[in-house]
Amino acid sequence: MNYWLMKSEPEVFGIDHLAKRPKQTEHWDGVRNYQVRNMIRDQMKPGDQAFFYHSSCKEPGITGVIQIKSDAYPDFSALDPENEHFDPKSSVDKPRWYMVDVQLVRKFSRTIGLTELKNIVSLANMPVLRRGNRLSITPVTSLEWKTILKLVDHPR
DNA sequence: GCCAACGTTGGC
DNA sequence: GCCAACGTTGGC
Repeated sequence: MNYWLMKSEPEVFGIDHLAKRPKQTEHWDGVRNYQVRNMIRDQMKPGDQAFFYHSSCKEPGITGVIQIKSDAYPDFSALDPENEHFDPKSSVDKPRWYMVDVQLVRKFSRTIGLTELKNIVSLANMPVLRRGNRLSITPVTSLEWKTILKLVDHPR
């Protein structure tokens, strides 16, 4: 079982949106980066867990935990000309982009802010903390996972 | 709104 | 296959 960090803009789709979906489950569409697609398609498995990270907002940071609920399947938003993530190079026969279903596990009592994360030495290798990181999904080690969960239980 | 970082595109 | 130009992400 793997751990991940998944970024989303809360104005577009935040953890509170997910909380209101039926079964608190939604498909994670719109990934249009090959590295991220490959991780989704080849490495993500049902039962994996991920941090839900809010980006491009007032308080960027980790807001909760979600769980992967499906294997990867073709991202149908790429096939819809009306969709802002439409990709004419994708097709039903040769889907270029993939997605998974995710379900909310828990929303944290507070957001663990980017600044706070940056201050923790043992998290320094997390891609999300590096400037210029462009991947909307990145792997998290089990050590990083534990370290971050402790921050929720023991706020500073 | 600025700008660093990096992915993508397209001419050659 | 190179690489300049351009586009996007995302923190600040």
